[in-house]
Amino acid sequence: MEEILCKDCNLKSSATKVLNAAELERLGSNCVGVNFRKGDVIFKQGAFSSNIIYVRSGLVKIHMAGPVEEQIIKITKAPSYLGIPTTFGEKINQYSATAIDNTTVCFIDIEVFKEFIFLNGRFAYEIVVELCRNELNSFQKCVDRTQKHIHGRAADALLFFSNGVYGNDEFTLPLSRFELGHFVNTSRESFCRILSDFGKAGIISLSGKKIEILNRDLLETISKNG
Amino acid sequence: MEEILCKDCNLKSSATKVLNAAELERLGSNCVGVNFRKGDVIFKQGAFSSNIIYVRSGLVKIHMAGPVEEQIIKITKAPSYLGIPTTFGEKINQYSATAIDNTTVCFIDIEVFKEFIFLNGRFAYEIVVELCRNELNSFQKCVDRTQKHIHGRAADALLFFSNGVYGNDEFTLPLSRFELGHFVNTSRESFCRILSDFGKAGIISLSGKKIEILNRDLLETISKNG
DNA sequence: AACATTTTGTGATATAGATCACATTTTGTA
DNA sequence: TACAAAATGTGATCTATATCACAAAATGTT
Repeated sequence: MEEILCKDCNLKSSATKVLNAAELERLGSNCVGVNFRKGDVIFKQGAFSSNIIYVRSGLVKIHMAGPVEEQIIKITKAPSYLGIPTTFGEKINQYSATAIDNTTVCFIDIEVFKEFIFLNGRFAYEIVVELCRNELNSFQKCVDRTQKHIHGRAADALLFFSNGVYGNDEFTLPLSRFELGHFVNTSRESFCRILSDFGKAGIISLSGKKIEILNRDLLETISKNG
Repeated sequence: MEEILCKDCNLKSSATKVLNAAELERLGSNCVGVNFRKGDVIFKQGAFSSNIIYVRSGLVKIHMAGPVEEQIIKITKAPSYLGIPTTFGEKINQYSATAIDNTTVCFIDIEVFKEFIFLNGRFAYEIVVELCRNELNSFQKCVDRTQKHIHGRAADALLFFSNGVYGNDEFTLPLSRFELGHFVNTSRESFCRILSDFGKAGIISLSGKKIEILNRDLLETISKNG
């Protein structure tokens, strides 16, 4: 990738926005930018973690081997940090991260990151806020995953891509049906069926991975009650 | 409760252990200790959150209204912080906390807590580490909850109480069958049945809420494969 | 102690969604 | 362009677990 110095980066996280010139300089010399293409593994569960990863642009899935099968825990759009928990909490990655679209990522040396937390309270605060948001989201998501029926969970997923990722009623799904199944805790087959159902009901139109939401109200109702 | 000054508290969190005398003094004057009895609500989902809560001693359940029913997200033993995410991430509690055993709690003014994060890097670091651990645990737990069969989840719960809470093969369940069901995403009836099954198989002996684990190996196998 | 209330155990039944099975379509590649 | 491999759609079963229903036990209350 073309080298961009951290101080000139126009895709700073809310935490790095708070760093002063000297700190940005230090960050710049302990931070490597890398491009990943759709499908590339960014880091792998079980490997040693020695970096904090900042997703500057792109889309990433966080996935984890469960007792039965691989599960997609969440999908994260830039900008966001990855692997803070896995790096601070454990020496070894507790989950994997894979690009599901072209993605630019900065590997930040953990020691420098720690240094900023120790020395720059505003930075530390921003990190704490991000971690808190994540925790709330994961609670919410877990409850939805275990209580909603498939139709509701599938509706959630479609609304997530539409609102949370692409900001559009029309978009191209970044995952296969198989992965989509694992994203909402179902089988590939069931997810296919739901998409058909939604298609037949006129809630979406779909051809291959291209989807358009035609009846958002109904989709939201299904998300709530389903 | 008998007033204990923070500086004399022998149940400090790893974060507060890092505070200096002046900071402990400041904490002491912005921190209220309260006793809760089994069943008492500590804070409620939907209410304003203006305090960080430190559980000095006791046992607490974190629960949340799902789309269908109330769910117990996790059970937390002292020492630990509650409501950091709910306080930093949102103005309003995203979940409830209820004592499930006699519990002592310190309400800490959020502004003072923020101040420590801003001014004491070591404190901030300890908080970040705690939040990271929580996030990893909740990922793991969510995957287990959605992939394991009931028997596995029930085994998990029993092992959690035995290892994680009481440190003993024999203990008294702190929850009703109904609540235990909600802790492992099943119905009361199913949880009852599992307990009977385990009893018949000689894995546990139970009378009322008293449980003894007789065959830990088998229970662990069920936890893994179930 | 006697009664009302809540909690618990367990059989019978219903069902959401998994799994199996196979045809069809799409994608990548020689 | 043609062929192999992968992804997708959909019907037919199968099954884990929820739900219903009711009896028994435990707990709290006057």
